[in-house]
Amino acid sequence: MRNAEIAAALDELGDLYELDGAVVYRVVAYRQAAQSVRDSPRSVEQLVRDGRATELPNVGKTLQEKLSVLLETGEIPQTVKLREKFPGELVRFMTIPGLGPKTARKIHEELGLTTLAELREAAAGERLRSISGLGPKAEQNIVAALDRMNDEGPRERFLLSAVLAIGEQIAEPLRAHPAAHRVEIAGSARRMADTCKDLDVIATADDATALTAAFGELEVIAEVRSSGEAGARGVTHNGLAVDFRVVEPDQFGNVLQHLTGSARHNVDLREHAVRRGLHVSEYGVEDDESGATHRCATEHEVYELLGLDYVEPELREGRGEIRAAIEHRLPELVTIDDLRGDLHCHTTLSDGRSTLEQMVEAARERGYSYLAVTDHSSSFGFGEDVQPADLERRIEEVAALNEKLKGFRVLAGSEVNIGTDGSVDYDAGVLKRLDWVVASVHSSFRMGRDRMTKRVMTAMENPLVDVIGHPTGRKLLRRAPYDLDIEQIVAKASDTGTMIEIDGHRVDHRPVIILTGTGRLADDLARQSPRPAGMIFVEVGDLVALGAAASGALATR
DNA sequence: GCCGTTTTCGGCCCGACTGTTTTCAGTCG
Repeated sequence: MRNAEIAAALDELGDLYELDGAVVYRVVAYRQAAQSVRDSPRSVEQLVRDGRATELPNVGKTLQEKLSVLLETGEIPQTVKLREKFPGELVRFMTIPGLGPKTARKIHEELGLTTLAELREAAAGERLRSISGLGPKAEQNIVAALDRMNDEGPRERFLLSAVLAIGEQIAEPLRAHPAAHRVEIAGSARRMADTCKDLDVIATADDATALTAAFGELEVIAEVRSSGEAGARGVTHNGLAVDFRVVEPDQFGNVLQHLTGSARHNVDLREHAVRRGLHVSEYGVEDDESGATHRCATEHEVYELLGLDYVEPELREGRGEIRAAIEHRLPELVTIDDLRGDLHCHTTLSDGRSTLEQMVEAARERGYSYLAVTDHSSSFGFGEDVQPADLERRIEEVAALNEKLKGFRVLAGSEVNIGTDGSVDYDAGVLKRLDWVVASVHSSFRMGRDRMTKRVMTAMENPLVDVIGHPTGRKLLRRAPYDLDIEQIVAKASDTGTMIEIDGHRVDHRPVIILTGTGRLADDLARQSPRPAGMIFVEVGDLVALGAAASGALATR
């Protein structure tokens, strides 16, 4: 069973327990355990079989046993039992905004409803108001929510790149406004989450009303849905909801911390605070002993008051970063300034939009010291294939260009296709003449986990392949990753010295993920042989993997 | 159901909003 399936089983049982009226802490425990499983870079099935699932955060003896039964029999007995008690779509009642477990259960017990269609009918027929606590308004909301769910499907999310671009179109003009002091993006966009459902912007100002009005008049804001003295909620032309708030300067740090989240991070942070006799809210940090509330102008003050190292927003996902902050072992994030070059780009030779010279010029402008040009190969298709003779010419162009360039190196490369049998689509003779070979899967995505894993591993065994391109094939919001065993791929990478690409364009992995200790890009890839030890790029979207990588566990595997 | 520089048992964030109530339970972020 894949981690995602095990996590789904835990989530389902958590939902059922919630309906059954279990104490919320038990329900929360199941959700946290599900998240831990989902986040784990290791095979949870294997951990369970080894009796070591308790090594995962929020998984204890009870869940180790339940998961063990799940793997043996395909079911958790409690789940089967509760499904009978709460049949049909009862669990889905709780997905309707405003409907929680208590109300859903009451509706089931008093009216015997089990499907969403029955629920809608009862609400439209004004039969829900017979239940105490429900009235006309609730009936209206339920009908509206169900109709919306039918029309629109699940809530739309937006790519981080789109949200950040919109964020700048909001923050920049507001920063220039005479009434503004600080304007910052908060929320999931500030955490660099790969997709966001809305955007939070907070500000300090001399005149909150004036700045709020200016927000409503921005070109990107299509409509203001609600507005007050110190903030407004608007929607952009492409449907992104934007919350804008103006706050007091001496609370800016508290509010920025609160709104940046994540929810899980804030819960962990506040639990840590309570253990120290402190209470954290968006308004300040209250001290039990003195009764005083400390207001913080900066986030650094918030974390310092709690005895924590400053946690970068990218790490605030509730994956163990509070503990790491206590123990002074938070990772150091790589920044744009750390990047020395780019090892995957396309030009007009295949499907790129710029010429070789333009790409090199752009790379130099960014302060890079190298660039590998890796156009598609001979079987790419779409009329953009690069036949061996074309590639030969490209190699000569690159050599000529390098003659002229000082302090910069262009690497002649290619992005070759990995065939279903793991072979690549240029002869060894051609590949040998290249400085840099990226091998990627571009076809037959649905061949299944075992065959796909074998296919990619076969390509990794090819000594002429330097790196596997976009190893999961995922396109955020557009295409699910193809099924392959990333753990085996990473282990293979260690054996063969093949690198694994971190693709910030299609985003196989979170873009902000590496830390010191895993080895950075070498200063000069021209001196790439022998490759520096530890220069393995691993899929690390979470602190568990980061921690392991920092201690060398992954780098030496 | 998890977990421990207060605890192996008894805790487990914080505040706002909504709709239904006559003072608050349930839900949400």
